[in-house]
Amino acid sequence: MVDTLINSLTKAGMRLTSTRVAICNYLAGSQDHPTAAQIYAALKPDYPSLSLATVYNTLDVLVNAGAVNVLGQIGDGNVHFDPDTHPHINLACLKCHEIVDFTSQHTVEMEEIIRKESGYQIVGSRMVHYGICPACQESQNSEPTA
Amino acid sequence: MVDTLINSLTKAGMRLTSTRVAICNYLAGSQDHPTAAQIYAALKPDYPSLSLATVYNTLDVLVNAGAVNVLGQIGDGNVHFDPDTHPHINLACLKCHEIVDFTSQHTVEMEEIIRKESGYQIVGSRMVHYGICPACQESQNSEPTA
DNA sequence: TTATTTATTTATAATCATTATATATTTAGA
DNA sequence: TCTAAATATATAATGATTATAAATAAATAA
Ligand SMILES: [Mn+2]
Ligand SMILES: [Mn+2]
Ligand SMILES: [Zn+2]
Ligand SMILES: [Zn+2]
Repeated sequence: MVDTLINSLTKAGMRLTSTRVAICNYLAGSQDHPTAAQIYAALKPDYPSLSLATVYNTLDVLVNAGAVNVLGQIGDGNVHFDPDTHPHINLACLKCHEIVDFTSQHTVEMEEIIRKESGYQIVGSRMVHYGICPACQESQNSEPTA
Repeated sequence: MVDTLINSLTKAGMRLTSTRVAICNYLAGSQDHPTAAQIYAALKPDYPSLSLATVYNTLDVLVNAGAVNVLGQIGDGNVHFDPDTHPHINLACLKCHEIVDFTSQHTVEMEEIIRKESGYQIVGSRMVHYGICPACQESQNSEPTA
C-alpha cells in the first residue's frame, strides 16, 4: 500500500517530494526485497537528479516508522528491505540471493504474542531463514565436485 | 554446547587450533549475542597473538555449518551472532543494542514446517524483532522533549 | 510578485566493518 | 631434524553506508 508508506512520511513530519513519493511507489509496487542500490538504479532513469543519499534517507524514515522492514544481508554485501510488513518468513538463498516469502499461521500468532507480552515497543522484524534454494541445490549436484 | 561447535569445525575439515577452540568456548559459554569485535576483545588478553581475521574466519565456518546464526545489525554498525540455534525470537533494542531471547512454541513448530515444506536446504535463521526495550522506553519518557 | 527563510537534495568526502593478500608461524608427517 | 601443508597474523583493499557542505526547491511573508 502506497498510502501506508506516504502516511508514514507525513506523520514523521516530512514533505511529500516527488522523489520520496517515487520511492514509496516503487516499494509499494514491488513484490520484491530490494536493496537501496536497486531502488536507486530503478528510479534514476525517470528521476535523473535522484541521489543515493535520498534513497537511504527515505528508507531510514520508513524503517523507523515500521512501514518497511530491514532484512539485512544475505550473503551479498547489501542490506535488503521488505515493503511487506505482514508477518511472514523470508527464505533467502545464499547462492543466488533470491528471497521468497513463506507464510504460516504461526507467524501471525507469534507477532501478536510478542507485541502483547514482550514489553518491547516493536518497530519492525527480520524473519529470515537462509540456505540454498531448490534451484541452486540442483546446479550444485550437476556441477563437477571441483 | 562446545561439542557441537567443535564438531562443526572438524566436519569442515579444520584443525582444532587453540584460537579456534577458544572462540568456540567463548561462544558456547556466552548467553549473549556477540559481535566479532567483542569476541576478539574478550579473548585477546588470554590469546595475545589472536587476530581479528581469525575470529571472522572461524565465525564464517561456524555460520556456514549452521552452528551459529547471524542476526545482522541492530542499529549499531555491527553484525551480531547467536550461538544459540534453538528456534527463538531475538528482541533487539535499537537504543541500547541489547538483545534478549523470547521463546514460544510457535517458533519450534514453524522451524519444522519450513524445513519440511520449503524445499530450501536451511543453513540458519535470523529471527529478530527490533524496537525499544522497556528500560529505554522509561528513559525516553523521563527525558526532556528536547 | 519578489524577497526571505526553511527544508530538501545533491555531490562529495569520510567512515569503518569486513574481506583479501602476502608473509610468518605452526603443525604433521617422513 | 627436515620438509611441506595448513593456519595465523599483520596489513592493505574494498565498498556499503553515513556525514557534510553547497545547491536547489518549496513555503511564507511582505
Ligand atoms: Mn518478504
Ligand atoms: Mn538469541
Ligand atoms: Zn538460489
Ligand atoms: Zn534498550
